[in-house]
Amino acid sequence: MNDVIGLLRDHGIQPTPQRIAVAECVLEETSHPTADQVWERVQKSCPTISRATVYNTLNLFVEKGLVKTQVLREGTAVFDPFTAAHHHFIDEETGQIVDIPWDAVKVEGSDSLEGLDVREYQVVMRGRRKPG
Amino acid sequence: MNDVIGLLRDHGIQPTPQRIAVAECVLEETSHPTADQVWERVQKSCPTISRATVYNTLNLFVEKGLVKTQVLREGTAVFDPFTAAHHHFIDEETGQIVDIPWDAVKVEGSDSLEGLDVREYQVVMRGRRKPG
DNA sequence: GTTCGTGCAAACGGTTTGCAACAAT
DNA sequence: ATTGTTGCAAACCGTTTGCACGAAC
Repeated sequence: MNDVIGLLRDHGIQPTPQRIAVAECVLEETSHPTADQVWERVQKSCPTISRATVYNTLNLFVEKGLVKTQVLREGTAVFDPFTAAHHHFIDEETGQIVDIPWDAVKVEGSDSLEGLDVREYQVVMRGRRKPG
Repeated sequence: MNDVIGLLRDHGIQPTPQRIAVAECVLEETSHPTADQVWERVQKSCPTISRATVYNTLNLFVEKGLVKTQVLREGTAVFDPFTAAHHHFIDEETGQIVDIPWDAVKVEGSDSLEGLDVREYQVVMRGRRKPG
């Protein structure tokens, strides 16, 4: 899409075909892919792309504020295009990550912790998705 | 200490010298070491211990419920002897992890999320430690 | 003598880096 | 010509695994 190109430009990123392909993949709101998953998906539309380019591109996106990394799984980081503050739910069985809107959960007391200046926080929940 | 040996036995773990050394290190409440940091520290009292033994021992401790792993840093897991539910604060500058007592922060709404059965949760806070 | 624990080295998976080729301006 | 981008392969780091040695019951 053209708005992907515009979005890259807005963040000071030169829109090359590889970067557009990575952006299109990682900007799907719901997916929370790992870098390797992005590589697998992007290969379909851009078969010559290398792992290094995917990793470097994702790091560039993080640097430029286009996406955020979330440390939610062991061993690997996931990328999240939803850069506004929100919470996360992790399915213990499948590892699937679900975004939880900021207002769905209320947190009190984080601003009155002795000796700590809390600048951001999130609630990390674990459990199971209910069938249905 | 003798109570370390007893604690290992209570968890069904045979107390060998290596395991006692690892336990003494990882049971220091405040430190949240990575596996490699445990290895470095344990070497001082037990110079012949191998990385593999440290890693295997820590995994055994997790399996037996003596410690928990926390996925808070990128690239590596940390071990936490404080197995009861609690929250975490991460210093953005130093990466230092601070335990926050369960009651210091109140969370509301996690039990009424549509389609999700939340079995555990924690608040992950990031910011700076205040000087003084 | 069988079981369990250890140490070494090699393998592993995810990520990064060095470098040469290649656009694009 | 200079600057920035890509692809490859090798390096890298944290972790796991295979296997042979050694200790304990």
